[in-house]
Amino acid sequence: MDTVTARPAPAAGSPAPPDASQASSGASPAGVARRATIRDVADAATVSRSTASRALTGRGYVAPAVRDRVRRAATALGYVPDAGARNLRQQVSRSVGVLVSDLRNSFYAELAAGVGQQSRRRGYAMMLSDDNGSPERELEAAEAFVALRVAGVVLTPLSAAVSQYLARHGVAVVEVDRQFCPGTCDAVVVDNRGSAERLTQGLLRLGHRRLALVLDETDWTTGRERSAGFTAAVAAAEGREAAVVGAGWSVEEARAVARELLARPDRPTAVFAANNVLAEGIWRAAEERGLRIPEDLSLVSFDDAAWMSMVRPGVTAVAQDAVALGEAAVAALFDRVEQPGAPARTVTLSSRILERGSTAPPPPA
Amino acid sequence: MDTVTARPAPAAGSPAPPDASQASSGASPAGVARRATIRDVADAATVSRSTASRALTGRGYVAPAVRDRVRRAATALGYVPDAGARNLRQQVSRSVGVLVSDLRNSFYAELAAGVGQQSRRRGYAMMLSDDNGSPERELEAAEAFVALRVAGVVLTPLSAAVSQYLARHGVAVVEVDRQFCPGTCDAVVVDNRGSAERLTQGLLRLGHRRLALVLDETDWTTGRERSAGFTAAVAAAEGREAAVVGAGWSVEEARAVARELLARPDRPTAVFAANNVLAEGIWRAAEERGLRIPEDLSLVSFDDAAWMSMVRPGVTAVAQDAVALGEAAVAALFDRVEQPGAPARTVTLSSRILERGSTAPPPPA
DNA sequence: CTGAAAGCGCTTACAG
DNA sequence: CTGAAAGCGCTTACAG
Repeated sequence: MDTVTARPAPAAGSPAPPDASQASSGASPAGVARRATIRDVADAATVSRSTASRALTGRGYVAPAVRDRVRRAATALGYVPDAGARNLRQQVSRSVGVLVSDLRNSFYAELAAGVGQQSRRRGYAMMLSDDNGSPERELEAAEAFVALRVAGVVLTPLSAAVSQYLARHGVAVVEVDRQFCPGTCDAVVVDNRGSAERLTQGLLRLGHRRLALVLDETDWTTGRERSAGFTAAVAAAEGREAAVVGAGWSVEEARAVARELLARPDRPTAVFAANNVLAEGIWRAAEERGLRIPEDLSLVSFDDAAWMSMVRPGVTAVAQDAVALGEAAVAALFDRVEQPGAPARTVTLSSRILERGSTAPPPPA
Repeated sequence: MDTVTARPAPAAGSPAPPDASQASSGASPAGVARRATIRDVADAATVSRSTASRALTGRGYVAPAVRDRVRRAATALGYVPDAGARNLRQQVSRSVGVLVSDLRNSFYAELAAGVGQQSRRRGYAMMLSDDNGSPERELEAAEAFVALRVAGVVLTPLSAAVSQYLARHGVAVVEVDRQFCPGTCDAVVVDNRGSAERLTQGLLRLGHRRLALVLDETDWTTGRERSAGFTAAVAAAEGREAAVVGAGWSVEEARAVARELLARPDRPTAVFAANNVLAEGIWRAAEERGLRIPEDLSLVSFDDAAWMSMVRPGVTAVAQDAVALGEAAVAALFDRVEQPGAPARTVTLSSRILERGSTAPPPPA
């Protein structure tokens, strides 16, 4: 008689099997069928909840015949275990958090795609937020991740604050793209300095003497390293002038800055855009002024984008494999979860330079 | 004496405040500090867990002085309530699931960005998956959402199966972009038929007599409606020939199909690409063959992409506001959660045609 | 081989 | 005004 213990009866007497064919009438027929719990499964199979749990998870012994009976009952009821309840009991998590700057930027979207792919492969769900460059939103998202008890977080950080916050709360953290906590957090980055240096050397070899680097920030490792690579390459050559120009975060801001830069009498003959957004702004400004690429102006970009292979000539760029970056970040995250005490690691991915025709010797003076 | 009931002692005697300054030594110093629970907060404030809960949630009465004491204790301990435990108890969910086809496609990435933005505004976290067009992955993701007990799911469906599965499990569903369950599920779409018709009429007015529509599928409302709009416009004119050509899902497949189409002696003088991926393939094939746009070939696209405003001439396109689509889907989702019994609704968003110069009268025969 | 009991971290009527 | 108790849906030693 234990199986008929009193409990609130479902609206229609007994819970309707969710996959019964009459379910086609919409989201909620009169009364909203309660979701099946393990208790419903146990009752249907006339076993205890303990046995039902053992049968369904496969942990602990249960007689084969009983196991089959329980599984059939679960299927018939459309039973899906509550992940939250399971995690609460087991004190483990099966989800990872991802926090990027802007999902509308293809770089971040691809990064998220890579993280999602690898997470799913390992049986983890992905929680995703973007912060639009706002530190407040970034922290809010981090708090949400802590509340959700994610196993770990992959993020493109805006400062050291959020990584530290997460680490303090016992959440594994991997910084991607840029790095604020070297030595403390794991990170996955590309070879910013080396790639920027090689890209710049290409311009120098063509004979450019007035070069400009347009970038959006120098507080992050991305800006600093790309700038360092550019500067080092220029310094190694002789008699070259190099300007480093700060632009904003949007295409329009970059366009305005480039418009001014390209209007100078001693305008640079080669411009290095520190990312795809800046490259777009510069490209548009050049076109607006009627400057031909590459005859009047050489343009290169750190970070590739779809349009760079469609305009004529295409734009020579450092191609970062953002999907691979996301995948590597997940790998690092799980390594960290398995080895919480291991020293922090920085993984550097190589990147390729795609020569496309947007560079040429400088125009005659 | 009640507050000192025996319980497993944390590694270091008393739980270290997570925001103590010595926390800088990394993710896990010797012993891994246990995460603070409401019990820790209650003990620190020498009140019961009930009172601590009331003080922190703001539900139910608690003396002002006590409330402050509890809140200070929570802050000092870096307490973040376990969302899973809270949801389990309250039987509510504070997250929404999003399931799109391919995060690397800017349309879906922007859609997800819109969903994330609106969800966060309402205090909900976003769980995100992509299925890469695979029905198996789509179902797996849906199962994960059910297990996670999300409040609702926004998805770009591959068939009717997953929406029905979710609805059966009591999860609110909103279909976006295309619609498989009209009358049963809510949906947010654009005016595919009308926009396609207007876009086609533009081509007809220029005098084109041989037109082609290149599309990837006709099983979805997107393909069907765009095709219907195209066909209706052509039929309304007189003495026009229209081909409807099926291409694959990738740029390369579209390029191969377009290569063949444009090599025909009676090649179309105007091509309508049913989405941005197809448009890219056609554009590349045209360039490869040395066909000038718009002198030799007029090209229009349903669905805008960044490159379409950068190539010369730009590509005339129907601009869908993917972010707005995602935002509207979240609005519909919450309406559904609040009114489970309301009749299913389809929201149609208007879309604009951006004239950019890729169309002209057909070349002389 | 199986079931009763305890407990994960919360919230919420209810008693005092 | 506050605390003890019950319970959300699970899993897991442990007793039999």
